[in-house]
This record gives sequence, C-alpha cells and structure tokens, in this order.
Amino acid sequence: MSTPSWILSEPILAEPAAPYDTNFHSSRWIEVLVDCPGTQSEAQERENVPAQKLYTYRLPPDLDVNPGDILSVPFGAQQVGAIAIRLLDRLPSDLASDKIRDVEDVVAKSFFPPGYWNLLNRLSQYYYTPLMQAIKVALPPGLLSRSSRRIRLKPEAIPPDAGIFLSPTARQILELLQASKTGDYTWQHINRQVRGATRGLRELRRRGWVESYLEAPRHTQPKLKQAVTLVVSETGLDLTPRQQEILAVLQRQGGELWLSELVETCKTTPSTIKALEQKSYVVIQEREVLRKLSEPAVADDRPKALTPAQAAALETINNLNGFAEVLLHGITGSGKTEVYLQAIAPILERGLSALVLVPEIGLTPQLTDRFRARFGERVCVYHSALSEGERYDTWRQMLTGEPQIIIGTRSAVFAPLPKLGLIILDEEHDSSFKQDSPAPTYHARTVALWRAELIDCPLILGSATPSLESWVEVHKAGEREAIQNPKSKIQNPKSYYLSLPERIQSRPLPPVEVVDMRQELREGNRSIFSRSLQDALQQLQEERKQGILFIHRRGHSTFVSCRSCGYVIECPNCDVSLAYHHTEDRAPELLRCHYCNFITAHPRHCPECSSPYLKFFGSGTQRVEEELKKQFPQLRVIRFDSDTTRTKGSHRTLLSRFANREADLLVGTQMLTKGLDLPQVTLVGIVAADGLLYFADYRASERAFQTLTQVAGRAGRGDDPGRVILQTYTPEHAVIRSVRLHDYNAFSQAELLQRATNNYPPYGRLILLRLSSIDAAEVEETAELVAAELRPSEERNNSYEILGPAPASILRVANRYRWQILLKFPSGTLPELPDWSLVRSLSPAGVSLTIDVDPLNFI
DNA sequence: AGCACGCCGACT
DNA sequence: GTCGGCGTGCTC
Repeated sequence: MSTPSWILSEPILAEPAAPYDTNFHSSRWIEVLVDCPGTQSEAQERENVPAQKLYTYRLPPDLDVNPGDILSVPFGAQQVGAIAIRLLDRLPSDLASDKIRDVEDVVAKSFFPPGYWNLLNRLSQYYYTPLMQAIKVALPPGLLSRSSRRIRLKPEAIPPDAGIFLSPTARQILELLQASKTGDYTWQHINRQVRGATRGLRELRRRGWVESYLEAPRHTQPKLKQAVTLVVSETGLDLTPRQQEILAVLQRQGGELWLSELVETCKTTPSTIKALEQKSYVVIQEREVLRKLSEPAVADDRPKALTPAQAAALETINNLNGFAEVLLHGITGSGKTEVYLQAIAPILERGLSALVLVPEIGLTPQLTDRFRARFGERVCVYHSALSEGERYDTWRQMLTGEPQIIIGTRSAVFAPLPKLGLIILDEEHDSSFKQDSPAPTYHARTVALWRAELIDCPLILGSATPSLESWVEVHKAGEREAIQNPKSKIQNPKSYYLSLPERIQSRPLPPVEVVDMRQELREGNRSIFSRSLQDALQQLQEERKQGILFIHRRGHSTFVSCRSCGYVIECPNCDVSLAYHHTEDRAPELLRCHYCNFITAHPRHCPECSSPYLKFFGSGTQRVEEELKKQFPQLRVIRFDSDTTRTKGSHRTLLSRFANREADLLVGTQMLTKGLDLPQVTLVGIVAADGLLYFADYRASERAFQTLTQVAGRAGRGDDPGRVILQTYTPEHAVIRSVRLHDYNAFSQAELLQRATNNYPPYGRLILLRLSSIDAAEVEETAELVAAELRPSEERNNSYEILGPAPASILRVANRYRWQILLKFPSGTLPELPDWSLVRSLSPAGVSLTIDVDPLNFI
C-alpha cells in the first residue's frame, strides 16, 4: 500500500509545537480537517488519491494558528470543530478567494504531544476509520463540538386557536414545542420526533410563531479562579481598620489566597477586596485550577521485599532499553502490582512518565490507592467516567511533561504524555480493553503496542491468565529471535516472557474442589448449594472468616415462565426474556431487560392465559442472596454486582465495608474477577460454572478459563489458606479440569491446537461486519448484498473466507435488528482486503454498518 | 450533520 | 399545473 499524500506524519505536524510558535509567520491561510461526516472518505484509499478532503480558511491577523491546533470554523450554516493541518502562503489556484471564509476561533493550542499523529494515523488505517473519528476517540470530549440549530417558540405571537391555520405536520411541531417547559428544542430533536419536519418548520417560521437560531458551540475551557496576591505589605494611612485586618490575614497566609477563601476567612465581601485592589495593595488575577477528583487520603507506603521471581522480573524490566513487549505471567496473588510499582520508580527518577491501563477503574480502588500510597500526588486517573472538565484538565496537565503516572481504562491509552517511559497493561486478557462500537473498534493492547514502538519504550502486559494472543506473540517472537539471529540483540520485535509462578510469601494456590451437581441431585439435594458448599459456609460463620460467592448473572432469575401454558415473558424491544429482579420483601417486584434496560412491574397473572402460577428459572445474585438468608440467616451478605455498584464510589464503599468485616460474604458477578485483592478471603464458591462454558463463539473456553481461574484466585491471598468450591453439571469438561489443577499450560496448549486447526485467532485474523437497522427486512437485504459483494470469486481471487451473513445471536436489541458477516483471514499471509468504501456504499442510510477489526464480542 | 436542489407521483 | 415526498450532493 502506498502512503497517501495527506498522511499527517510530515515534520510540520509531527512537531506542532516547533518553531512556528515563536516565529511570526506570514501565512494567511490554513488547511484544516473538518469535523463533519461526508467530508471524509475512506482512510485507506487507492494510490495517489487524496483520501481526506482538506478545507482552506483565511487567518484573521489577530489569530495565531499553528498546525495541530483545534479550531472552530464556519462550515455551511454552522460552526464546526476542525484541526489545523497545514499553513499556506498562497491560495490553491483552483480555489476562488471569495469562497474562503475566516477561521472563527482557536479552541485549544498545541493539544497533541510530538509524534502523536503517527499513532492516530495508524489507528485510522488499521481500524478503517476516518482520521477525524480516530482523533475524536483520543481527544477529551467537548473540544470538537459544533453549533446546533435550535427552534424556539415565540409564545407572544401565537393566537390561541393557532392550530386550525396549520398543516398537520406544523401543528404537530407546535404541540411538541408547547408541551415542553421552555418551548425550545434542537432542530435535530424535532426532526427525529416529527416526520418531514422541515416544511412544517418553514410554515411556522413564516407565520413568525417560532424562530430558528444557532447555538454557539460550547467548548470545554480551563476553569479559572480569582487569586488575591499581596503586593504592598506596609499598611498605609489610606486603609480602614477592616482593610488592614484583611491584609494581615493575607500576609499570615503567605501573601496569596483564593478570593473565595479570603472572603470566607475574613467574613467580608469581594467588593471590599476589590477596594484594596483599587488602592494597589493587592492584585486579583484569574488563575487556572485543575478540576481533579478528590480521593480519600492514603497512608504512605514503601517498596516491599521481592520474591526471587519478582526480583528477576524486575531486573529484566529495569534493564530494558527502548521498545520491548513483556508478558508478565504471574499467578493470582504473585505480586504483579509490586513489580509494576518498583518498575515505575526508576522511570520517574529519569524524569519520564508511566501509563498504567486497567480494565475498570471503579473496580480497582485498591490499585489506585496503592499507587497513590507509593507515589502520592504524581498519580492521576483518566477514564471516560470523569466529567468533561476533569478530562480536559487532566489532559492539559499531562501535556506539561512533568513526570507522572496515569492510571486509566481503555481510552487512557491515548493519554498525551510527551515523555512516556513505560506502559503497563494490567489484566491484559480482559475484554473491556476492546471497543466493539463505535468505530474505531480498537483494542488498547494493540494501540499500546504501537505507542511503545513509536516512542521506543517497554510495554508490560500483566495477567494470571494471559490472552492466547499475547501468549503466542511473545513465544513466537522469542523463537524467531533465537533462530534467526542467535547472537544479535537488535532483533525486532523484542519480546520477553516473565513468569511469577509462586504466590508471595510462598502461599499455596487454593485447592479447587469440583462438585458434580448431578450427583448432588441424585442424592436428594435440591438446593442451589452443594452439601460441600453448605458445610463450608457453616464453617465460615463459625470461624468468623470471610468468603466470596461467584454467580454468573445478576438479578434474581433469568426468566419467568407460566406453569400453566409455558409462556415466557419477553422484552418488547429485544429478543430476550426479561429477568426477574427482587431485592427484598418490601421492594417492588420488577422485570428487567439486561440488554436495553426496559423495566416493567412483575405481572400477577400470565399475560397469555391469566394463570397466577408464574415460576422463576435460573438463579442470579439476588436469588442466591435470598437463598442464603433462608439457609444461613446469621450470615451477613453484601451483594456486589452492577445493580448495587451503580453509583459513584459505591465499589469503594462496599469493599471497605467488607474489609472492615461488616459482612461475612461477598456475593457477586464478573466484577469479582477483576483484580480484587482481599487478603481475608479464605473461601470462594462458584455457584454454577456451566453458564460460562456454553457460548456460541470460539473464545468461550478461553473466557471461561480466565474467569474461573481469576475468581478462584481471590481465595487465600492472606495468611490463612484458602479453598475453592466449584459447582458444575459437567465436571469432566476440559476447562474445569484445567481450572482445578491451576494449569494454564495444559489449557492453552489444548486450546491453541483447536485454534490452529480452525484458523482462528491468534493464528488467523477476523473482521466482523455488524449491520443493524430498525427495519428487519432492510438489514437482511443489505447483509446479503454486502456478502455477495465480498464473496470470493475467481476474478477477485480473495484470500479470505466469508461466514454469513447470519442474524446476530440475539437478532433484535433495543428494537434494532442485527446481522453479521464474519471475514476470516488465513494466518501468515498479508490479507487481501475488500474495498471498504464500496462495501459502505452498499449500506443505505437506515442501516448502520460497523467494521469490527479483531472482534472479541460476537453477541 | 444540515441544508438546498431536483426529480417524481398525487391532488386542487 | 403545483404541492409535498425523498434521494443526491455540497459545504473552504
């Protein structure tokens, strides 16, 4: 593939902060990338065709614009965001000067660190996404905002019987506006609510009953706060006693305070301080303050003694020079975090920063606490749950280049740290590092690898259950290196496999007892708890120890069915049954859809045959909690699932309550697997492993093995030994056997053989096309059309295999019908790719088409 | 995206 | 003839 001419990796863009800042430039025009769909064609294009349309704007003399700046420009009837690409000294000859408009404003200057464009270009190309969309996933939100067209009612002009003069559409719009409090909606909203709204609006506007206006885009900006600084410390005769008092306070506080604080301490008013400014005793200035999440303080922490394996791993990491991919395979409780912490310390000393990526930040308050205990204020968190302002401020803070540690989720892989010395991806097997939609459907691990290569720094992938992709990658590369060039050290890629095969302080891994639930039933136990688990829970209570129960699903029951006619209550918007939710006796009984969050009251009678006998099937966290209350009334339980952890900080609250022994048992879902470190847990119960084993995709076994191993690994992390009880209906399953023996190697070897035979990742590559539409027939037709276009033929000589089109395993979600086409590329060859712009052009407006490269999620 | 333009079928 | 639907194309 040749490099298109517009690729933004030329020096002018790679270094946006370069000489242009200081030198006055004479350029009068700027070419920009406009944030507007339709202006962007495919990122990957045929040779020499400029794929990206750039627009030229005039630079007003008072505006200092450099490539890489974020701008606001007029575009058609609106103001849109734009990225400055290239300064021009003369207008292109084919562009009439009267068409050129002025740049409206500079929204943010120098917002990208050096070399960052290379990363964005690569992202855009690998995931077949227009560059602007790639930029948008990286940037904090709110910078590339556009103006919006709004429609406002003019109540004073409207006669009481207005409706009778109007066409039906116009009347509908009028009623819509009158029903709202403000009588003000976006143009977009009205168009969505009323069919053919354009003409109705014109009618209303002609009569002067509504007006249309453009709301200026609201960009995120630095937060400013008024600071008061003392400039003259001697008190003069022109001061009142009150004023003298205020100056004295200010002096005692070091000569500088926030205006609000000074007003507060002195019980005075801002105008009094303003008077002091008039008399030139103080100056009041706007200062930028950082909106930063305040987290509870933590006690200081010092580096801990390392096990031999930890020390060996650390030594290898510390000796790395430049790019390297390191897989740190440490069993649960082997102390990976301590290795990270000690690997980061020398990076900071060298004046560099470190990036730490974790699956979900809210789930791991313990991890951030540990980092803050070790490194204090130099630790920042960055993830999409922060407010716009917080993200903006953290971004700017990162750009300063001060040595710091950023801990964040998937999107933090784009953290603009200019001096990055180390990237760590913890729990690298976790699928939340992959974005399924919208495009670019990137995997943070893939992007992290590019980043590490581009800036020449090490990448550490940590896991107790490495993804097969990473496992194969480091082993294959290692072999290649050894075989091809045994003496050379400069072989690229540099890959390392580091193992922490033992828990810290030589604690054993907990024994896993597999209980055959079929046998339990045969022997007359109809409870959801096996006798073994019941005994263990009893014992837990007697010995005042703590435990965890893992359930694969939240809610109470997975579905509700009528005993008389067999009717199953389903979601009106999706093709799934509704889950029954009921938390306590007094709480309302609800039915909820786990796909679109539809909620309805639980009916007393079957909607089909009116029979009152409705039965619950499949147990979730609530059901287990209820069962526990019945069988072990004294056992204190905390439920830990996405229903109880919805609010901000609730993870931390629940976990600290558990840590303070306010409960004996933590009952929860997948959330329990994500790196929780609770040393006091001695018992882990897996209520039913089977729900995890049977998914209709090629990764089911890998996911099940990882989840079960991770849950099991929560036991025995403290001084007391742990044990795991795993209940299943298929104890002979290979995954169950590997989990029981804590045998990653056995699992991975068997699984890799499967993958190789069927050409699945990590050997072959996949691209999934997801199509969806409100119109069932239209998606299906489009899917067929696209598949026909893609289907290998003699003349095209395509190298891939095509599976589908097929309806998604749940055809309808939130009233959208979904179809899929899977492209499977053989290993070892450079894939011959379809013409994506042609594929996209086959998809009509009503059908959304996402190209998911390296898909993980097939639901 | 948001808006104009232009083409086709249904009606005063 | 004209109104009102919607597909197509352009925005520096």
